Amino acid sequence: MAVSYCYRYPHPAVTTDVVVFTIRKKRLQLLLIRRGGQPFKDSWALPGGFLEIEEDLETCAKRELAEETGVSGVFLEQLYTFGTPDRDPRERVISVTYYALVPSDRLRIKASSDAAAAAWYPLDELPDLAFDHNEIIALAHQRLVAKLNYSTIAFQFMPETFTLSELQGVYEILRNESLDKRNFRKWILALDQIVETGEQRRSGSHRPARVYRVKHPDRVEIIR
Amino acid sequence: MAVSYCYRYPHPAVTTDVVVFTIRKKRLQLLLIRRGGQPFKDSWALPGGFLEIEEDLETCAKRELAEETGVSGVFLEQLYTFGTPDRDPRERVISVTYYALVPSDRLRIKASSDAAAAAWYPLDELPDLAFDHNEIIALAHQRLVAKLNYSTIAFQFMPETFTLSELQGVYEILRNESLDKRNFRKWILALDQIVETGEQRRSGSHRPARVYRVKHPDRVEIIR
DNA sequence: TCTAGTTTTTGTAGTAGTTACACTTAGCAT
DNA sequence: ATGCTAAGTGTAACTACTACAAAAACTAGA
Repeated sequence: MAVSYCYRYPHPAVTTDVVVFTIRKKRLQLLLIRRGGQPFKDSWALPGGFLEIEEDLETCAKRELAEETGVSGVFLEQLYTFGTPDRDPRERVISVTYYALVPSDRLRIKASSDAAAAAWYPLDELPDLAFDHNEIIALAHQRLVAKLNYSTIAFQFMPETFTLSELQGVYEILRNESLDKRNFRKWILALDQIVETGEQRRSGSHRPARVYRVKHPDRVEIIR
Repeated sequence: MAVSYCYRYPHPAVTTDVVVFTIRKKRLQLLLIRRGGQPFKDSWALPGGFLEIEEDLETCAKRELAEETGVSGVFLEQLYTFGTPDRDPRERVISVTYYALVPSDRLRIKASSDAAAAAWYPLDELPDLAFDHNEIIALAHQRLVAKLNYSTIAFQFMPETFTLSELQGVYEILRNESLDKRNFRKWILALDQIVETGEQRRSGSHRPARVYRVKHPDRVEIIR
């Protein structure tokens, strides 16, 4: 395995890194791994890793995510490509970054081979991360918040069925402000992107809530 | 110069490609070069080229653009990173793409060393391009049109001073529809992003027009 | 100098969309 | 039955956007 690959001109390495958001305990949280090797050994970092030579970029992102954290089958979108010359001390590394949204009910992490550990961290309690990963997260968060206003991206956080109050709660956490219940319902129903299942959900000593589901759970629609 | 650069694992090559838009002869046009070498020799393609090993991504995009077309000092923004395994027949190539907007008065092209020729093509009369460049352009155009609605990106097409009719013309070309003059003026002035210079422009046997300039020509503001 | 032709400049009324705001209903627990 | 809790619902004010036409300023030519 001491083969080496040679080129006429120097080539950078290419990696993918993924910012995985979820909503957990009423907070926006994201998935970090503890690095098992150098550099930044034992630091927290985004899941990600080197691109294989015949592998598509998005495939790489999904593979690394699954390998390091056990998370799969999520909404994934390319974010930005970071390539400052000194962002990795080993060699020149170009990182193509993605962000992903995971429904709150499907976040079984299994820490795995490549990473010493994987854990959820609230966005506002992040540790110092390896490389430029804090910067990557800042950009991902900015993009997520921007997309709230003109797409159905928030639905990606929802389980298969949910109540309007639960959905409103998600928007309130993401927007970090409380919303008027009547106006929220008028707005969200007018989008014509969710439908009643006909079922009800009882959860305490009060009136049961109607249950809804997303019409097209697999795609993010552009609204307005 | 038969040095070779060797790595323990295979590395892809990294390039940047730039989609340069301008408005010329009342049409949205973009800058293409004719390839001087293989593959796709003599095909038209986007300006761009290989990343140098200690060079920032955006620097690379600007350098290649200047070298191949003589265009410099323009608004440049990262678009997307393309990396399908077989997009280049020579080797695995990851292309970090940018798009740029050039004011209509500053589009002196000088074809140069690296490219056999450079020329403006109307967006709706593009030839078949090398690699996946038609796809890159489609995405860039989509992004440009989307940004019209929530940013001042269109100002990047304007010369230092201009009249409201000229500005409206640019929006009409980009949006491909005619706009109401009174509504356009109300809207554009309410943005508070352009100011009168106090001068007038006479250009024919009719009432002279007031001249305006952009308040912050160097940045693209997010509006609404 | 008067007239015709051309482009710039300006306002208002109607419509649609967004915001602010409070009480009734249904179920559970005592 | 009563009290507690969260779910569910309508209206009025305001704001933003759309549709639409006439007067003003200048030039060229009669």
